[in-house]
Amino acid sequence: MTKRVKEILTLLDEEYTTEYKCYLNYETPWQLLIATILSAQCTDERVNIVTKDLFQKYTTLEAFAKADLKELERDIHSTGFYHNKAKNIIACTKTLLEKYNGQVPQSIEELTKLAGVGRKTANVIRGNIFHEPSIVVDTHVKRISKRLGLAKEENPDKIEFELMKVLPKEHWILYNIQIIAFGRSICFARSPKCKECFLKGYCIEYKRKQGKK
DNA sequence: CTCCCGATAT
DNA sequence: ATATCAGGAG
Repeated sequence: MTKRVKEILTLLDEEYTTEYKCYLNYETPWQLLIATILSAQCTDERVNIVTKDLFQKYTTLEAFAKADLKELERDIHSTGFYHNKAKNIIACTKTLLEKYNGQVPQSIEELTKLAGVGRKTANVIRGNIFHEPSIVVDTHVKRISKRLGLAKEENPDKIEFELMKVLPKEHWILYNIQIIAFGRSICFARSPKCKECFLKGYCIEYKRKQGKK
């Protein structure tokens, strides 16, 4: 690990001292899987509002697998993209029951074969359920990793591999949590609060903007 | 590269 | 009324 990366990680650790915790509420592995499918293009807060009722109504994997499509669409409506998500949840839970004995698989390959599960969702499962070092590249991680010069690619899958090369494994899971906190409070997509940013000294974007003045 | 979509802030 | 939020599939 380079000195630069080490300093960035140290500053993140100092700023975000809280225990590692997933922002999505869940009790079982399959609940996290469904919550994460719902979280596509939707805030975690919104997903938690929906899953609070959803997991009380559908208490088992079987209940989701044989859910009525239209009814499930209504139940998850406020998370957006509800046609796709409802269809995916039913297909996904059916696969879980038919092929995996009701268990959530562990490998990226198997996870990403599930309906509605891409690399981001698969890595959320691997990190939280199986405690496998994995880097979740969501919109915050993508934007901020680029600004910090830790990644250059556009494709999230490629960024994941760039980050795997540059970040030590012990930080992989935590990195996503810290970056999300950072992205939601300081490093916004449009108008980041650079003046009060504790990482501006490491920011490519900030230097570029300074150079223009 | 396009389509899928609602909620909240401004 | 419009901008912003924030992944996966075909």
